[in-house]
Amino acid sequence: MYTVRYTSVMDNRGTILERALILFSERGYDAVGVQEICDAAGITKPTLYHYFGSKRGLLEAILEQSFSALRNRLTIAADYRGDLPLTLQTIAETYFSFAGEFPIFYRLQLALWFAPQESEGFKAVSMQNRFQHEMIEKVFLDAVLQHGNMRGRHQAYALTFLGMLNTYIGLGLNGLATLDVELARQAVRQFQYGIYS
Amino acid sequence: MYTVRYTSVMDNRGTILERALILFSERGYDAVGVQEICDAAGITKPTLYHYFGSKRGLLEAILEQSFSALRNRLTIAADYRGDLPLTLQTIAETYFSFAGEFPIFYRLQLALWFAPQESEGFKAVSMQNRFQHEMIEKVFLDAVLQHGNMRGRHQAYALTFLGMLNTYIGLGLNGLATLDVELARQAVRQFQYGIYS
DNA sequence: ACGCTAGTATACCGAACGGTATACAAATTG
DNA sequence: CAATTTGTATACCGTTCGGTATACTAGCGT
Repeated sequence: MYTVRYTSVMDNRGTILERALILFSERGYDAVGVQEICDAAGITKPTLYHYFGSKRGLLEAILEQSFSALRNRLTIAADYRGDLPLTLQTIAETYFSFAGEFPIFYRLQLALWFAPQESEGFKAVSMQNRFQHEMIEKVFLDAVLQHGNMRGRHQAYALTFLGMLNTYIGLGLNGLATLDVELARQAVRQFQYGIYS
Repeated sequence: MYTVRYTSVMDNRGTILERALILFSERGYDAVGVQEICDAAGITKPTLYHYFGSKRGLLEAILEQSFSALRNRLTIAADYRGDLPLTLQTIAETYFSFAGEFPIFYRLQLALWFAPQESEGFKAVSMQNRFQHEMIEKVFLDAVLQHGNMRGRHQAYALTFLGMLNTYIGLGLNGLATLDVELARQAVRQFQYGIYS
């Protein structure tokens, strides 16, 4: 016998994470105060500081929670098995479906991605982004065997590919495109055309 | 005989604009306080409020100053004369050279472009961006005569094209690409391939 | 010389900022 | 049951926030 803890499905810690994500995504990390987050979560400041230590710690916890889910999916998707176009297609579909499932988080991560380099938000997210970069770079490095020397451009390729995906995701989040398999195919074709030509 | 006013080439108003642009670009609009801007410009708060009325007014003055220069160049570049690829090429080159000339400003405008939709910065920049969108949309609308019906996708095309340019500009601002005519050609080819296929 | 306007500084406002010392209550553990 | 740990609230810290009332000064036209 064990006690079912109903509070565990949405305890104070989870509520704080949830509400802070929404507020940060809507108005930005710097523009949202700690007190406002506490009011939205129905708790007081010492509770927030008990769980996260600082405002920055709260942001990092939010990012870690969502990025770990993205990492798990990408690790599977980016496993290069000798077919670069297919691998890119899988990666693109993974990003699209993830952004579609968690639009609020993806909006926040897009804003932080382009945030000023000395801002708190950029520093917090850049650690998480490094994993994505390296994983996609690795795909291009592995593909060298098939596609010949990339003249050390794998870093630029990875960023261009991600930039293109994010462009389409931005379109999708604003209702101007549907983030489906077909759009992923288009993005991959478009990217490859720019690279190989 | 007239008095040479050395201060007129960099009076207090200009100094404030210059320093605030740098600070906003480095750390973000919300993270920089008015007092910090005043210290950096060597003036006091009433002086800043004399010229700009509010922090938001200062941001809008910064944006207006730089965007008006971009508008002037784009108005010439986006004058559609029956050749869509050539027009897109000219627009791309215009953006690339502008971003290369004013990297600090372009970093700020990129950050604001992707900022949360309810943030002060996004609202301030979206008014300026509307002009760019409409101008590029107009290019695609004019091109319907040559390229057939675009099924009402001109808005998505404009945003995709701009997104692609911004992806490459981001690469260039981080030293991973050279924003030259050849890269502009590549961006245009890449964009067109995604569209017409 | 005079009054007017533009520009600037001193000193200050109430509110909100991020963060914390202390106390207490509830649950867990010996 | 007693002791300890975990979670939470009241009340407060010093600092900074965006913004301003007031006064002084320099340059100007008349």
